[in-house]
Amino acid sequence: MKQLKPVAAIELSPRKPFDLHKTLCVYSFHWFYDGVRGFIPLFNEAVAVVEPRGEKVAAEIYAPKDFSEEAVRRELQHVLGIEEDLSSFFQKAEKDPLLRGFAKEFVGWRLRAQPLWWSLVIAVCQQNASFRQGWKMLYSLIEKLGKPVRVAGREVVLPPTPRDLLRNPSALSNCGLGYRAATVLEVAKAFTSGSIAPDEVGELDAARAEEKLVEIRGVGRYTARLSIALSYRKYDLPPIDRWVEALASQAYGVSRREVADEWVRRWGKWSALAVFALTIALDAAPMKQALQRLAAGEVAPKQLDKPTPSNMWRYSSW
DNA sequence: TGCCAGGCGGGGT
DNA sequence: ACCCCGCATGGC
Repeated sequence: MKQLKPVAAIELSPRKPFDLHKTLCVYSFHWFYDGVRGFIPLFNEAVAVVEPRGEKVAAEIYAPKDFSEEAVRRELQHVLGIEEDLSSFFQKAEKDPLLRGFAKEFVGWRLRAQPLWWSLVIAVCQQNASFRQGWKMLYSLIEKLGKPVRVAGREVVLPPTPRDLLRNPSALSNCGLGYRAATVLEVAKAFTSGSIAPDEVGELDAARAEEKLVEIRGVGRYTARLSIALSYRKYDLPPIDRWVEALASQAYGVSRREVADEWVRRWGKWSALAVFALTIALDAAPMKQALQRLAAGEVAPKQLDKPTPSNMWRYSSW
């Protein structure tokens, strides 16, 4: 297993309030968070090991090759949303029937951003599948096709790249993706052929980025929008699926067809972030349970003895 | 055991 | 602009 060497130590000063634990624990596998330190894959097979240092975040950078401290700092700031100001989002959330529980418990949380390629894979794995099933696919993808490296005495797995998957498409079909495997390969091809360039997509506004991404066969509006939020921290366009549609319809008292408009009316530039937060608030429970919890007013994350968005980092098998 | 699940595309009307 | 269906896989 390749061992990465420490090449730099940097310190980040987040906009307050900031809670590194909450930021790292959400939707993390055990390879990437141990309860104290976060292990964050970065560009060019670098890894940042981050931990709290008072009000700041200390980061040790590990890298196998050429490396620019300034570029790594920028990337890490983006990944952790170090300068993002969520105060107006939380103000809205406090008064919202879906997110008031989240607002109370997740002060200081930021979404952890992902590279566009991996965001798309994540989103594709949520298509027409339960949370549990989708994340099992991803777990399997990383476990079987990721590249393990040794960082700070610990094994971290770098998620597979488009080339990794194209090199061995049959391995992909053993990861339980079903027909989604074909879409993942389409995405991989779009990246290796250059028809999707992450930096260029990042220059576009959310609507134009969506138009670009839905050119990929198997990528629709839900997948595109979720990816744009995860990769670029652009939250204008909500990835509304059947689950959100049902919950919002009940909570806001509008018909299902009106949900998308109503969601944007209420959440504005925070629309996608609110969708993401809702999955945390209701522990990504399957539709029927989620609706029951909403009806009972149980809209804060619970301690459950099965994987949820906020505790899945504790699980080393699925 | 069948169903069905945080979509999607392709076919209808 | 709608509506409806099939689709791989795994969980209940």
